[in-house]
Amino acid sequence: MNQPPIETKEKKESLNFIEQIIEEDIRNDKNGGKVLTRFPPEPNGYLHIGHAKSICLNFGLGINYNGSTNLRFDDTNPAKEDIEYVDSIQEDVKWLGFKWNNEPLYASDYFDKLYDLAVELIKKGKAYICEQSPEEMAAYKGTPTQPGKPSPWRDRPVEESLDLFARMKNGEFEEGTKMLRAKIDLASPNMHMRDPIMYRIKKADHHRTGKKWCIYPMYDYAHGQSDYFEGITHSICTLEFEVHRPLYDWFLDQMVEPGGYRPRQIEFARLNLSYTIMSKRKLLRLVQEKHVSGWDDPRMPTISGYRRRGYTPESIRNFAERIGVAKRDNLIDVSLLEFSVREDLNKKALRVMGVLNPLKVVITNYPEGKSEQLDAINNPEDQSMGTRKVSFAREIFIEKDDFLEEAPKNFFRLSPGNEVRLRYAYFIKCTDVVKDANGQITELHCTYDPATKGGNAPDGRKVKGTIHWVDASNHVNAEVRLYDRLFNVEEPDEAEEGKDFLSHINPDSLKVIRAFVEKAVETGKPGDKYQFERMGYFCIDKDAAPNNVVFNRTVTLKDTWAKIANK
RNA sequence: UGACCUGUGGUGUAAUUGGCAACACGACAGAUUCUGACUCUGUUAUUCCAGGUUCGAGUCCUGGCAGGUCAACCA
Repeated sequence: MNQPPIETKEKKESLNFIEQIIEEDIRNDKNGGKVLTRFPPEPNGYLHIGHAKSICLNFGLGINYNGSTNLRFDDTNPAKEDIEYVDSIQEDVKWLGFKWNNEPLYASDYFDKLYDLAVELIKKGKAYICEQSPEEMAAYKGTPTQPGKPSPWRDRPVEESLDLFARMKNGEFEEGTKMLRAKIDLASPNMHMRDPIMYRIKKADHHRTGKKWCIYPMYDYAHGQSDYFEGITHSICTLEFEVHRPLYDWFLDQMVEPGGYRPRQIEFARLNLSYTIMSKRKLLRLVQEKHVSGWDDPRMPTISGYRRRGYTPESIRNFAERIGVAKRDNLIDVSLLEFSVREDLNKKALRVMGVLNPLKVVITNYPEGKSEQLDAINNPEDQSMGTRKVSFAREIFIEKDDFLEEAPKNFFRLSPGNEVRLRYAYFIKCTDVVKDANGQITELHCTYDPATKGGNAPDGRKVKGTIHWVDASNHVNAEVRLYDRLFNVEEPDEAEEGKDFLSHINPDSLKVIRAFVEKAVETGKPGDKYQFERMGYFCIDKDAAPNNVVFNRTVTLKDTWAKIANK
């Protein structure tokens, strides 16, 4: 319906299994050929990249099949849920570029309907009030290989259940003393069919309904019926709900008329990303135990974390498109995500020069006191982004790694006697290496060729290397936060006996440095994205202050030299 | 030892539904380059196993094997 235009890759020729199902449903005119999906987060944490996959899937289907998508908060457990999460989830979905139908919906909007429906089920003898303790119930439920036994309350009179259910609602009983159970099949090989709980007593304030309720519906009951109330056609969830599907269908069977409208649950494999964790519970621990600065710490796999890190919505959408959708367990290499950001930022980010690890260079034959404004291209991938001026003078800084006193033959950068180009400036040659008492290089003396202004030699001679630099007395001194992966193993969840995922935290995942960046960034605002040429993509963090620019490194550039040097 | 699901290059996803196993990422080699980036070219490597049906099987059948999920008053 009111979907915004989405930039994605060209229409692909092959369909994933969900699209195949949907196209077949449309061909069969199921549900009138309509497509209505939903994204149903529980507001008990921030959304992560795994949710992004689901969001792109659900909203993408809505868009591609001329349908639409509801945002529905699955808020049936007031003990864990919070308004902070409701807000962050909406912000994240919007940021990704998707628009849901009308206002956000809430399972709690249906509490009355759900209650009435439960009463009907009791009247039909399909549900009963059970008074077993959690331990008793577990014991009676059996195991996957052994059938369960009926609860002593299973065949209590309908009137009694009705009365008890009403009194539960009125708050007459304590938590854990009574529950409403569906009467299905204690012998089912599927544990979820062994008289699952529909309602439990919970005397907690709900973020929307306040103190109105002290009984709350369970997921299996609330979710499918909410789908039904909303007219959802395809209810897409992750694989672990596959065994819940018979129950989803059972509840539906109690209310739909044969041949009429009916939603359908389809399961796909959740995203697993190498070197990261995706469990909300564990992410919450990282936040609570302060291993990270918050849900939006740029090292977090949360959508807000990636946003702060400098990822773009397009890059995440393209990533979601690339990883595809299927039913087998997967472990996606983070390098694919990184490829997706680089690809997008390459087209969009303003180029700028920034020196992260400075080494002073004095150009001895350049006039003292002189300075020039040289032309630099803002983005070679997009000429429309124009040019800017960069300040040049006798003293500059270059990257420490760009000089080697004893250089191997395949080292194209600065070394004694080897001429290199200062990007957009001049060719220089190193004449002297100045060292301190410890033998550490403190500065370089170079000469420049005035004829090579702008970066080209009139005599046509070539240099192999081009390095970046900044004017020593005319630059921005910025804080730069260098991020690395949060965990140092591919699957942090796979911890050995007695340890947990925290034992795999990378102690060097954040390094804060001061760097010298050309003046052009001075006017940047939080969220602005740059490529520090030859170094990586950086964006201005929200912590930036007028006199203190703060950058987050989004991702490094691909570094072929580092690979060669390591050999 | 139950039920359900899943097995295709290093990773992920395809294969016109029984007809030459392809695309992306990675890796490797080269070209290009005022970013050792980007771009371009090339190379590498794949149908879990064993039978069967068929002119022909990744696809169908049988039997194995491997992995995942399920026994919260969580979602």
